[in-house]
Amino acid sequence: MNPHGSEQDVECSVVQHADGEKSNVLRKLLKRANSYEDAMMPFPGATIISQLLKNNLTKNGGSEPNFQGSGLSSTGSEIQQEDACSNSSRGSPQECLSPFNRPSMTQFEMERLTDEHLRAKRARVENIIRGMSHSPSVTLRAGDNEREGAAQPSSPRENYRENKRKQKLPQQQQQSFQQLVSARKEQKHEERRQLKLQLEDMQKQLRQLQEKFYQIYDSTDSENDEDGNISEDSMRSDGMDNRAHDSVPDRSDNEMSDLDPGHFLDRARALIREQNMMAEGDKPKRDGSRGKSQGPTSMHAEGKQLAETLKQELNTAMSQVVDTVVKVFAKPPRPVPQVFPPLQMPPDRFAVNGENPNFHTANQRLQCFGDVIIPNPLDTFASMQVHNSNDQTEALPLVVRKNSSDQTGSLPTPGGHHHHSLHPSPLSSAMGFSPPSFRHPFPLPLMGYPFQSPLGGPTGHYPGKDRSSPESLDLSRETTSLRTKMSSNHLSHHRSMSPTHPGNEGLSLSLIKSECGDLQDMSDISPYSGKGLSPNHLKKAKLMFFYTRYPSSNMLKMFFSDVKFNRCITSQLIKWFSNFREFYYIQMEKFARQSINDGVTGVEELSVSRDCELFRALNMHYNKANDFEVSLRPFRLFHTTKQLHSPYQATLYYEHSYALLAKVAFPGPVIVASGSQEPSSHLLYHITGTIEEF
DNA sequence: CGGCTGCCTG
DNA sequence: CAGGCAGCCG
Repeated sequence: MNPHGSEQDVECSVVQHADGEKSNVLRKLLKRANSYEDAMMPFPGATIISQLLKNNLTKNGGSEPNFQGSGLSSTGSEIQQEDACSNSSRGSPQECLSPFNRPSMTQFEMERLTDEHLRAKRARVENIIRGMSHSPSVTLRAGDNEREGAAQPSSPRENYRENKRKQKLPQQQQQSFQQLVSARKEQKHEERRQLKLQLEDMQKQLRQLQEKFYQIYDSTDSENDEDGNISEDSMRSDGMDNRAHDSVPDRSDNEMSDLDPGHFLDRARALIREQNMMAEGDKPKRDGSRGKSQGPTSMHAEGKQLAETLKQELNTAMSQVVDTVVKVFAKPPRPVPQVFPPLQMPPDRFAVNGENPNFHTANQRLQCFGDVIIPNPLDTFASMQVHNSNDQTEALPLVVRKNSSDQTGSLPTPGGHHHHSLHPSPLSSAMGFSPPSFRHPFPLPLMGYPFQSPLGGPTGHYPGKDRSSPESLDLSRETTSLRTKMSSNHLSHHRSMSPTHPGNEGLSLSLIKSECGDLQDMSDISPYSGKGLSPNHLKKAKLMFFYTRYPSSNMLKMFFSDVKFNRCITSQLIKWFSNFREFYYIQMEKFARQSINDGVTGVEELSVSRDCELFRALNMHYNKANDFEVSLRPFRLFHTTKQLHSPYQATLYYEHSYALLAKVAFPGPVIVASGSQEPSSHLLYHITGTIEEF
């Protein structure tokens, strides 16, 4: 097909001004996309809004036979593609193409065919949405009322369902969760404060070192730089450099470094060292150049010595600081792999391809996933994307293929390349964790992060990085990093957990607690091993959900290697994911609707914060016990200029980009719809943070 | 037919 | 979250 043609088409419909016009355009787009959906319908539940809008449109007599093959909104298709592909993760990739293969159907036909279905669906969601009444932003606009009316169920049965749904609307936990949230906020603040102190300490030390350095050189003019800022800035910029280097896939590095915690630590330290060295080294160099004329030779000798000393000092200092920070942050009994350099970077589409030292653990994990997810053939593609990343992306379920051979082949399981690795993996044993437990998670956005410059946040920080990205536009304003607390299993055990989870006791915490305990005690004899699925497995699954919405049974087997799979277990797991999806999509739907009601017209205006319903809901559902800390950072939605030329397009896009949004809310690899129809045009996006392991 | 999904319900 | 059901697909 001709993606370009469609793009243009979309672009044409794009207008950026008058509200009336705006809504019209939006409607058009929506409608078109809608028709599209009707045709593909791969993803039920993705259309409510469009449906409503369509109804509205019809009422206004603004019917528009806008549905022609070439006129297909690339946006819509892409979006759909995302879902289609996701849905077909286990199926044939061709499904992704389906939309383009069926422009022959008339809108009418399609409407007729799916009308009922859609209505039911709509009604359902309507109810759900209606239940959001507590949300201040739910105020429906004039048009909404109309839509509501139009959306009325047409059959008694639907009506019935609707009522049922209505009743079910959960609202209870809202409160307690808020408390939780605030509690956590405080906690977070505390952590940040401490971190900040640590950083300041560090900076002080650095400053001292610098001074020493300068003294030795008797430098007089080197103070021009605000030395105080080095630690942070240099680190950051260094991170960029690293990123840049890493944009080149580094396979060897991706091999997970064998998951040796010690290794991680060492590496992390080494990195920090490097960074600091660079930070310190930079300025001196400049001075050196000045002094060169005076005595280059001696300078070199001295310089080397100095460098050595400096290195050592920095090394120790940094190590200490890092350790301290880590302690403060993770408080795990074994702060092993927790040491990670600034992790604060905006989702880097290339992060996946290139191992980024800065991401370390997180990245390792991701990497892992990336490998798992990206189908072999795509591997190459992925790397290609790096250069050709203009087109993009598509939310791919990690499970691209069912092909077990494929998977096993491309599955560099955390433990290495051995299939059972997952659990018996070195790390796991090293950590003293038993299979079903979350492996200790990852990297903390340690320093750096909390201090992200307010200006522009991550976005503005990496001038260098974006160069690799054809369009730095695919951005996202908020990224999330997630840090798990599971790592503090032991600790929590010994200490009291309460401080960490105030007011959370009632929930699954107890479960987790016991589970953790069990797991700890019987590292090898998981209470559930062999038997059914444990609560931990559930958690694992939930977490996993953020990486793959449609795990294949093979994948499940791999990630739940401690479970003896049988039909029952398998279907149970699958059922879980099904349930997850349901919930998840509903949340996305809500969010989308709410945002639109709030007047959001484009992705730029979208944001997911802790206060936002979406976040709360998701966190509630998938991270009830706050095993993982989800830190929100400014996020950016992914898109490319090709896909989104306007706010409307963006809106449309976003309307369907459930996955996208969720991925934004929660860390994990994200893939966005691609402009091309190539089934292979998928690219993993990394949002930051990840779980150490499942 | 088996496997899986979505949808609805409890 | 699980059970049931229907529909789709290989």
